Amino acid sequence: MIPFRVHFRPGVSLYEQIVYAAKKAFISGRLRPGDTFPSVRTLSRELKINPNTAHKVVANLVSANLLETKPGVGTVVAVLPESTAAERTHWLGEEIEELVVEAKSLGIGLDDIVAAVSTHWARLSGGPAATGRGGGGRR
Amino acid sequence: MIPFRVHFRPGVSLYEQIVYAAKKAFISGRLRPGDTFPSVRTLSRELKINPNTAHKVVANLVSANLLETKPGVGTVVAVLPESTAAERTHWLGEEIEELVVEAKSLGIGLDDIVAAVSTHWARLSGGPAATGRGGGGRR
Amino acid sequence: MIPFRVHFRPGVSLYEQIVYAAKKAFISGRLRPGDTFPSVRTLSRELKINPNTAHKVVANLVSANLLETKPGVGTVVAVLPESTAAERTHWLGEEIEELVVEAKSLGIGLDDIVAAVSTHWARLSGGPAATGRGGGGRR
Amino acid sequence: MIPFRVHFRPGVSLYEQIVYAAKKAFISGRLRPGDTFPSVRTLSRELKINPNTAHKVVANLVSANLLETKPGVGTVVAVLPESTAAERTHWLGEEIEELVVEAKSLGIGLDDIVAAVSTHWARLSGGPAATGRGGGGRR
DNA sequence: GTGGTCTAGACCACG
DNA sequence: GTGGTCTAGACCACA
Repeated sequence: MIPFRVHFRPGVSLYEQIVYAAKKAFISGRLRPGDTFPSVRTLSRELKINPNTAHKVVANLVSANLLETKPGVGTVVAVLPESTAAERTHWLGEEIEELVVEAKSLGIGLDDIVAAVSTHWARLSGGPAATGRGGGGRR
Repeated sequence: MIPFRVHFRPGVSLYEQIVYAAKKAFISGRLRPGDTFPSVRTLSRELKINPNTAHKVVANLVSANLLETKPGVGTVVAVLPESTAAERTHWLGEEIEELVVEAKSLGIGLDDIVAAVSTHWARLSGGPAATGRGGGGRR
Repeated sequence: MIPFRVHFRPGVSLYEQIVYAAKKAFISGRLRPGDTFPSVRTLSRELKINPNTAHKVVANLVSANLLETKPGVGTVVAVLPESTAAERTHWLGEEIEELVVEAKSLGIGLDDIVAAVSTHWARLSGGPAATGRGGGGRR
Repeated sequence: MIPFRVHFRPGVSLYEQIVYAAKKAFISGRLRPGDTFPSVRTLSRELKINPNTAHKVVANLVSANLLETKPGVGTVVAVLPESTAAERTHWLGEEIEELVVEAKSLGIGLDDIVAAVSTHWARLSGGPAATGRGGGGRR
């Protein structure tokens, strides 16, 4: 069985949506380091997509260092890499500016954003337990 | 002269990047309600882009209610719409979940995000003008 | 015309060999930042490979930050990223240990390696000019 | 007990990694000429790998002239072959060009490479034993 | 014209 | 069984 569900939306590429769903499964703790990830053929069968598309999903997650492939065996969930402060800052600079621009152009306030981020953060941590405070200690 | 500059990035469509640059000009106060927006021809010439692309930019901003077309006159900057609570909630749900998912999968903490959002928010409010709501609050 | 040549060897994947040939063209100065890279279709036609394979080559070089794609236009050669000392050290640790292990198991001496590295370095710098000393100043 | 340890990495075939670990044991002097090498069955059991894979490892090392099979006795470590100038030249031409190409495409300097090679060379010569040639000279 | 995605099916190495 | 590569051909968005 596939450890995550995908609600396909039109306009976004198939493989991106599946990658996204898998990432959600990772961070919510439904897929933990060491767990085996569904094989390309299984993904293909269960999600009713072409094997190549399924392969693209796996390749994508592997190159994002979220999966490790063991030749002839399969793929397993990798441990989260220790991100450096520099990497975090770089990524945050990229992505968050866009968020803020979009929000401001829609008349949304800072408070709304912060509240929403916190809410989603808690929700995606897989219930009451997990990284409640935010994992900011990861330095 | 074009009231904004575009730093072209790879991997994103041209018109999206220009739309994005225009939005930044709006929220930073460089383009105020009532100002005239460059015509399709001007955009095309100044940014050295295909007229079709320029047209797409304007059409996009109009449909986002950031520009108004005044027949026989041109397009002018519209007043920023007061977003309803429903709209805010909807948009925040869409966009921010993605942000949080990506951040968590990269090992970035809640604190880092909130700090970065606040920083960019302040920076993008450059001029005295800005958006209707927000900008105060937390941190 | 393709700005590099590929001598196909059996046992190594097609796309890897082409990627490798392209990298050689980059570092030898035959392809300089800003130059347009052959389109997927051109590569496919000239090298007599499937368009998908050609696409894989381009995608690979893009994700290695050696090419930039301009939607609807094509791909151009990107500027070499400023590598940090940490990145260099990491990569050197990975790759060079393997080199040394293999060399020692074959009874090859340190002197031979250093000499060979220097020779190839000079040769790949595209003649007498270019990064003769080694570019070690890039810090 | 197995005279070497394997840190499995993703993306490389199992047997290649084990062969590599064995080579490191040879050159570091942990396995000296005449020592008995673990049997296929032992390798299979201790490393929890498929017997076929273990067999492939031994066959690989034998064909590289690093092991000798003594019928009825087992496999023992062979003396390191004195490499001929021709062999050295050939191998250096193959392997080092790749190294240099990758390094240059990453913006790594000649100095960095030479320094790293020397460091690893010294580290891998851990024991008093080592290879026949080299190890002295430059830097 | 360009690159990007998806499907379909074949072959190979690995375990 | 697993993942990886290659071919073949179709459709789309972008400029």
